[in-house]
Amino acid sequence: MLLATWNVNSIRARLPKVSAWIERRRPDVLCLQETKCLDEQFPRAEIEALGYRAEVFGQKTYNGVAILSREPASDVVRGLAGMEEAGARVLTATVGGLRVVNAYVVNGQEVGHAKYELKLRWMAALAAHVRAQLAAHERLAIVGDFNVTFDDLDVYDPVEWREQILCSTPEREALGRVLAPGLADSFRRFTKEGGHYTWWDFRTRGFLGNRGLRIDHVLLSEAALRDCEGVEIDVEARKGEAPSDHAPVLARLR
DNA sequence: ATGGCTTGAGTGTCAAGA
Repeated sequence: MLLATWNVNSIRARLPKVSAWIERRRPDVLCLQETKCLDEQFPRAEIEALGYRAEVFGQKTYNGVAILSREPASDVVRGLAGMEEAGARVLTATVGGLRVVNAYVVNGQEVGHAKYELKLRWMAALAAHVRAQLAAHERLAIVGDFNVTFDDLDVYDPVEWREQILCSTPEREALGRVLAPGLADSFRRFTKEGGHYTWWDFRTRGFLGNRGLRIDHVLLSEAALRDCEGVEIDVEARKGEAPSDHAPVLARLR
């Protein structure tokens, strides 16, 4: 099974890019973040024409998540309990014997901002959701845009980013608590060196100099990790005409 | 130090992203 996650920064603006990428990689499960549309605006027909089902949880203008899959998804749960005011950011479903939590973590804007405090509370709620899912599903994947780096290896310029948003110690500790119940950062099981990122700033043309951050992750339970053969960041998808600012991350499971 | 760029909303210009 090929499991992928991608912050597409608007599914409607990105549909040509996403369609071409699906045809090239043919993932079994593709979790999308920042779809930025109401469920009735989601380009369902185009996705179904590629041979995929779509579970969607969106809202107007902002946020929005979706799980595309070749096999039907079951036991779908929309949202994160108690965090409804933060928008449409979590979609949980079972596909092919794998329980998948697709998450778009609150950005937080700036350390100390009210949205930063919301981010930390929101991540605590995600950690509770993950614990509950793990209690019921041995094969579990938590994927998505976490808007947090694990450590300075995930940062192109750790001095510039020191204790800044996406890199602060409280955010990293909150991410650690999402991992705590026996999950692992699957990418780091296969790639030990730095310089591998999933997001590059449009404004500074960060992709040109690989000035990026690794903030999109595939977290796997022990049972899922045993079946994981490799994890890849597809930087090709960040190139070309009108890309998203994020690249997809793909994990291959037996 | 600030803005750089992109999208959605909606038609002038802001909010939000990370």
